[in-house]
Amino acid sequence: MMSNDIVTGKTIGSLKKRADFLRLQKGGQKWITKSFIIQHKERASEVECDLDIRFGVTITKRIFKRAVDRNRVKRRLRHIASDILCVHGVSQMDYVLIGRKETLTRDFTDLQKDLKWALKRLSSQV
RNA sequence: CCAGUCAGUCGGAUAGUUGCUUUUUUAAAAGAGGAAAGUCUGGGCAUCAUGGGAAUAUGGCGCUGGCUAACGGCCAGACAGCGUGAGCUGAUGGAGAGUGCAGCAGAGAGGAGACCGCCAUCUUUCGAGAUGGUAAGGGUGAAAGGGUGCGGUAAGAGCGCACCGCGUUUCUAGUGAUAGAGAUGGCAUGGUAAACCCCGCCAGAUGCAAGACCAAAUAGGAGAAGCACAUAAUGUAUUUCCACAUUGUUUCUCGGGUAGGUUGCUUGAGAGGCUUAGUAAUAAGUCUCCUAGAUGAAUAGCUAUCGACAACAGAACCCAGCUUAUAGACUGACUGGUACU
Repeated sequence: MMSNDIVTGKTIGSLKKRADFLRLQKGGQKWITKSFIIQHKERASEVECDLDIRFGVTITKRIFKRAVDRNRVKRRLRHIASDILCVHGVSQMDYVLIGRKETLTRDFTDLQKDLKWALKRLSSQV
């Protein structure tokens, strides 16, 4: 269980169930950047969870054929998510990041910028 | 110095900082590979099936000896082929059990055959023809029923002899594959088994999403207790009444096993050093060490220096191998060539 309450006080954790991912895929709002695709939705009220924010990472085998690439993309997305979501994320929200081809090659600072911008656009939509 | 062969090692390093997983002493320690890959073999482990044995079918393996838990693996050797050489390559049992296959060419393709030839006799229009013998030479073909030489003959021929090859057999060396030597036969026995097949050996099926445990929910089930005011049915031999049981309903318990959770899950045919045995693979003894265990899934981001554009590539139950991918760096032994001493 990941935690980073030194910086913000918000707790952050990962999505565990396949059902959660499907729920976001169906009803969640989506924003596409060059680096990745982000989906978010408010958590269902009946779910009992201590965490403020939850997120997951999806990497398809179709885009990244080799296991080395898949792992690398997963790590990069997970890293920026834990850095930025706990500052800029909204409480009681679930997020899903989906990897694209550019995620592997793009600069790390650009990835961070993209995520911040995407979060801003999503919150303005709500 | 150049070219090459074999064996082995490594697979970016150091420091800082932010963060992740596991363990426990809550602060430390440990944290992807030589192939983690392909899932191709052999095992462990688990469940299911199975009285024991043999045969058949199907599939696999196939020179000899050794090693190993086992193998289709490894080591050593034999034989054959390739290379100037160090060395490399080889599914390498059986074609005297049987069946099959071989286009075209060619006279003839497996107990064969005579197109051009060669020789003898006869005929002759002197061009040649007929009959017979023969297989040295030519021609065809991937392959022509042993090879070379001498004798022999009308011409020839294993027809005879010598050497080589082949078959049979004896002796010697070796655990053996096999090798060497002698005797003898006198050419008969061509290729293909990665064609069917024969012989010998091996194999029950499914894979950790195996399996085990805890356990909301739901379907159907078992037991106990309560309720039955009223109504109906069946049973307790028969009729009436009463009572009881079942069918009803409620609650609880058992059982069940879904979602979910825990476990299997990493101390093992383990790694390293030394000694002994062995050419070696390996074995025995002894000392030291504990070295990922996640489960939407941990190894990353940034900075600096060196290096350099640095490959192939990411554990998912575990071992022993095989196969495939791999930039580059290094070590040792050896071979061939060139130059110098």
